[in-house]
Parts: sequence; structure tokens; C-alpha cells
Amino acid sequence: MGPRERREREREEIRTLILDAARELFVSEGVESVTMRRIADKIEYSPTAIYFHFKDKEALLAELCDCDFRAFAQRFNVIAQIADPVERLRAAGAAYVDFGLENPSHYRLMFMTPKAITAKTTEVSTIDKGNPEEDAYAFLQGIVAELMAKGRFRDELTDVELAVQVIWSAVHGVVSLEIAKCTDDWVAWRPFAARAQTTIEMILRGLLKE
Amino acid sequence: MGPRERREREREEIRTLILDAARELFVSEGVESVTMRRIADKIEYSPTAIYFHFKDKEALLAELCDCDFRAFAQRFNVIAQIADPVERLRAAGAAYVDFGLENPSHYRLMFMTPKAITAKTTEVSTIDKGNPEEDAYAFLQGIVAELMAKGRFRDELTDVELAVQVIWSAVHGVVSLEIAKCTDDWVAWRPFAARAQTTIEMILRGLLKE
DNA sequence: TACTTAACTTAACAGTGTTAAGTATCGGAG
DNA sequence: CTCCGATACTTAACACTGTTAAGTTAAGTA
Repeated sequence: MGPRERREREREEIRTLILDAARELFVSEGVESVTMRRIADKIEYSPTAIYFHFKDKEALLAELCDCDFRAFAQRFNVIAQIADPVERLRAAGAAYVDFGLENPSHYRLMFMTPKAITAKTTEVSTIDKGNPEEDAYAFLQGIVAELMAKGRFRDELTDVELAVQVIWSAVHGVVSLEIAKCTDDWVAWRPFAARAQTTIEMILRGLLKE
Repeated sequence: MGPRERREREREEIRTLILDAARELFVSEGVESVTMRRIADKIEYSPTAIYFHFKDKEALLAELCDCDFRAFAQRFNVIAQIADPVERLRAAGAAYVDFGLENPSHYRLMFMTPKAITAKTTEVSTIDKGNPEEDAYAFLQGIVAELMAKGRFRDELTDVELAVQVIWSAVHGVVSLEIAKCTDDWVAWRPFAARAQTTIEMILRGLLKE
């Protein structure tokens, strides 16, 4: 089965060729620069050729983000080594923040765009949900559960899921506000690092026992 | 000067006619449903007629949001009556959250969309910046300054602006995540009210002295 | 009455995502 | 070796989008 495999491989090659061209436009000029025609120009194919490999533009972007977010979740594998759960939580927050600032286009598409807009069709992610190695939310969940089991949270906090969501919300707030409004001179913005660090520290102080 | 004034008034009338049609589409079907042609259909004019009253689509949307956000800031005038600054802060947070959920389209355009996308031209807001009656940020600033002056914040917090931005970030995080990802079944979302309230309480506990 | 200008309309341009229809190439079956 | 059908494309077109150039109409003014 020589030619059969070769065709399969060639198909995969052109798929990643499209994906890479789309990614380059996506990260360098933002999602609105990713047009089917511009991708096609970049790889020297006709625009319609892309539709042979991806259902539509949405599917292409979804796969792109899926792939890059799996890589993101893997960043946490190093952090997982940190013994102290509080320090681990701190480090996870910092890693999350870093990723958001380094990949604003991805961040925006994944967390700042209503699903109704991105996913008209029933999008199916290939990320292994619940597996902390591929799912950053699950990773955070693990830390929080450990902290709660050890009685480190204030007594009125008994819901792991709620605590996770509150922490995520706060950190997401700093990142998304930075991405959306960093160039806005309405506000006398303090340095991003200070905002991020203070937010993490304050939310930790609010959640943990003294 | 009869006819002159009448023309002026008529001009203002068609302006608000356009604005109202745009708002209806905007709030009921989201910003992507606001097309010049759909607005034109609604008011039974040709699409190009709109350009006589607004520079372009962006200017139209900017004016729409500006106008509605002034109304939003005025909600705080009632809250300004609350004597205890902590209670006032709590109420302000709740009001902010309410507005976001009631006006997701406005919220998204104002706080979740990078300025580079909305404002290609130099947009000039007509909101009186720094005036707490028209500027919600300034209102929050006032509360935080009062709390800090009264020594209610933890000693390491000495920067009013930073504290304001941390509080805003946290609350914005809950609201924006709800708007963007409420339909996402990846996460076992706790009720929004619980998330909002817990976030506000935790951030207060983190910032204030015990 | 003649002129100007404000307030439009129609037609068109350049761009978008997407699809229908046609074409060439190539692996495998008879 | 030939023919067939699938694969991987291309070209042309459709239905949208924001926006503009040019033409029209009505009203106020001199």
C-alpha cells in the first residue's frame, strides 16, 4: 500500500500548509486578516482549494485554536511539579496571563468571542476534556480541589467548581481588559504586571484562610 | 428663522430614527446584524442616506454606545446616596454586573472588542471624562479614594488607580466570561449570580483590612 | 425666476465567505 | 493497456458586506 499512504501523507501536508498560513496571518494581523483568499494567495492555491480540506473558515480557525491550546495546556506540565499548591496556583495564574498576552488573537477568539458567533455549527473539540495535561481548566480544578481538601480555603467556600470559576474570572478579567483596552487612554493604566500580580494576590487572600 | 430651525429639527429626527433602528437590531440580534442595508430597510430609506447623517458605520455604533453608556453611568447616581463606602462599592459592583448582562451587545462592543478594530479613525467620545455622573470609572475611583483615605485598605495598597483597576478587572472578568462563554458546556458553570457575588466578596476581602 | 444647497436615490466598486460546475491527474480493475 | 471513478484541484459565479460617485429632487434664498 505505497501510493495510498503517500496520498494520505500529502493530504496531511497541505492541511498543515493551510493551517500554518492561516496561523501566520492570525497572529501577525489578527483574525480579521484571515480571509480565505489571503490564505490561498500565501500558499499559491485557489481559495476554493481550502474547502476541500476544511469544511469552512470557522472549522479552520477552530482547529487552529484547538491545536495551539493543547500546546498551551502542556505548559502546565512543568508547573504541576511544584509541591506547594498555593505556589502552584500562583504559577498557574502567571502562566495563564503570559499566554494571553503572548497570543492575544487566540485568547480573543477562545475566551472573548461569544460561542454563537464562532460556532454556528456544532463544533467538536479534539482536546481531551478533564485531562489536566490537555485541559487547562481541569488543571486548575485539580489545584483547587487539593487546597479545599487540605482545608486551606475559608470555611464558607465549599464548592470547588465555584472557587475555580471565581479565580478564572478574576485572572481572565485582567487579561481580557488588557487585550481589549490597553490602547485606551481613558484610563490611567498601571503597568500590566502590577495589575496581574495584585489581582492574583488579592483573590488568593480573599479565598484562602489567613 | 422658522424654516431654518425646522430643517435642523428634521435632521435631528432622522438621526435618532437611524440610531433607534440600529439600536433595535443591535440589542436584539447582535452587532453583526447591524448592516447599513438592514437599518435602511427598517427606516425605509436607501442605505446611502445613512451616510449623510453619520460618517460611517463605526461612527454610528460609537454614538449609539456613547449615548447608552451615559445612561448607564447615571444609574450610579442613586448608589451615590449610600453612606457606607463599602456598601456603596458592593452596590456599584452589582449595578455594573446587571448592566453587562442586560446589555451584552453594548458591553461586548465597549469592553470586549479591541479598540483597533472598532476605532480606525480617532473616535471622540462626548462623555464628560472624570465626571462621576457621566463616567462610571470616575465613580468607582471616588469610592476607592474615600476608602483609602479612611485607611480601610490593607497597608500595602497605596495606589488608588491600581486598586480601581484590580476591582474593575475582577468584576469585568465575571461579566465578560458570562457573555462570551455562558453557552459553553465545557465548564460546569455555577449560577451567574453566585459567581458574581462571590467574586465581589472575595476581592473585597482581599483588598480591605479584616 | 434663477441659483444654491441639503437630502436624498440608483448604480456601482471592491471586498467577503461559499458553492456549482468543469478539469486534470492518478491508482486500481478488467 | 485501457477505462473508470475518485481525488484534488480551478474558474466563475452568487449573495452578501461597507462605501462612494454621480444623478435627482425639493426647498430656501437672492
